[in-house]
Amino acid sequence: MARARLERGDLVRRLSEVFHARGYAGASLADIGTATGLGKGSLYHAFPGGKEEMAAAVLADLADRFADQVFAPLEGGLPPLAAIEAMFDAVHRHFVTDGHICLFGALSLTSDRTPFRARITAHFRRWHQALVACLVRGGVTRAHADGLAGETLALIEGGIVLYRAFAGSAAFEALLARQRARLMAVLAARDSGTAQRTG
Amino acid sequence: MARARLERGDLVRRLSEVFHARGYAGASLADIGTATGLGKGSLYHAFPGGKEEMAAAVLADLADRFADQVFAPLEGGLPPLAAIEAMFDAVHRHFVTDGHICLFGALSLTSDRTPFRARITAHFRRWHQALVACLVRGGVTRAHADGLAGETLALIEGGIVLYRAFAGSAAFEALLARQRARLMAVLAARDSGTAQRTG
DNA sequence: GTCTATAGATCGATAGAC
DNA sequence: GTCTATCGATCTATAGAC
Repeated sequence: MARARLERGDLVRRLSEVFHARGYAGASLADIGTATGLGKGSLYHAFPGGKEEMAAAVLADLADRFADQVFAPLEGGLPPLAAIEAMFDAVHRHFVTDGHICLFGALSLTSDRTPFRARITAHFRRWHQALVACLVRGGVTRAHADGLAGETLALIEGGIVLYRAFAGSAAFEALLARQRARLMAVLAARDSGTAQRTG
Repeated sequence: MARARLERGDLVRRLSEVFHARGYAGASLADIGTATGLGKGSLYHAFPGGKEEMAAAVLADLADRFADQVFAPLEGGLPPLAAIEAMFDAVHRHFVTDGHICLFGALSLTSDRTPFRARITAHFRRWHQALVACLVRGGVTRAHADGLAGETLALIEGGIVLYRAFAGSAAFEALLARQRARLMAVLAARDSGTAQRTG
């Protein structure tokens, strides 16, 4: 029982890079074969459902990563302030250090009738709800938290658009730092009983 | 000399909708033919360069619209405060009322080696610079204006991602209103000599 | 589990009648 | 300026040898 030359995780990572670079429709099996070093036979052995199953595996992997590193802390694993910091650390690590992109965001903009629509909606909804819940735990009113959470998600997703448009992470990193400080300030203000001023 | 059944402008609009719904790679000439009601012969008569020229026409149309409705006011046609309001009005009209999407943003996320990379970069760079210049004219420091402009662009682009992910414009419109108020407040503060507090 | 060969459909693009 | 017919290439997916 020889070991696969490519671990499943590495394989999914390669797939992620291809779908990122070419888009779902633009990524051909020939492209995928080149990027993974596998022939079509091997690819279909690993993913009998073909390209759609490959993309689904990438999204599932992405969802797992977010569940562990982002949602879990926000949803109760950590005090609000620490959870927010963990979220921004994870986002920075994921998109800048590891060089990933947000395949959910990319698929959201393109492809009206993608088979992944439900997953996309669920991803952002869960992220939004987790962030709102965390801020509310930190003493922010629900309405205010709702606005801040939407703003934070939009800044991150839009930041990735600019990241790629400008071919550099400087603007994206500045946006992350800026929003991180803003949320910290809101939580600190609530903590010390000061009236909220932001938003 | 019979009139074309579809004006060039209407044709480009239809093309825009197809590329929006399917993405560039995902939009086949069969899709485009269905959406426009034209056969391939007619399409190639109008766009000898094929699909790439069709997409280029959509981007050119989009660029023209932005030049008129967004960049011109920001770049000097109006007082800063009025220009910012004009920008948000145009953005709301374009993305909500007219139901367009930001094809620049969609193409930016997907397709690494798209032939449109330079246009995409130029679009966002010009928008960013125009907004910075406008804020500086309003008395904001360049560093502060730079941050605010990046934040504004990211919120708009990310807002469109959420707009589509959530299948509703409510969150997007809230983001627009929120950022509009923030920029207004910054300009008003500069106007009255108050120290800036946002960002 | 990997490969090659290939099926069957669809792709972008062209030619030529009207 | 629109259509139909069709080309060659490429696509996803399968079959079967090793």
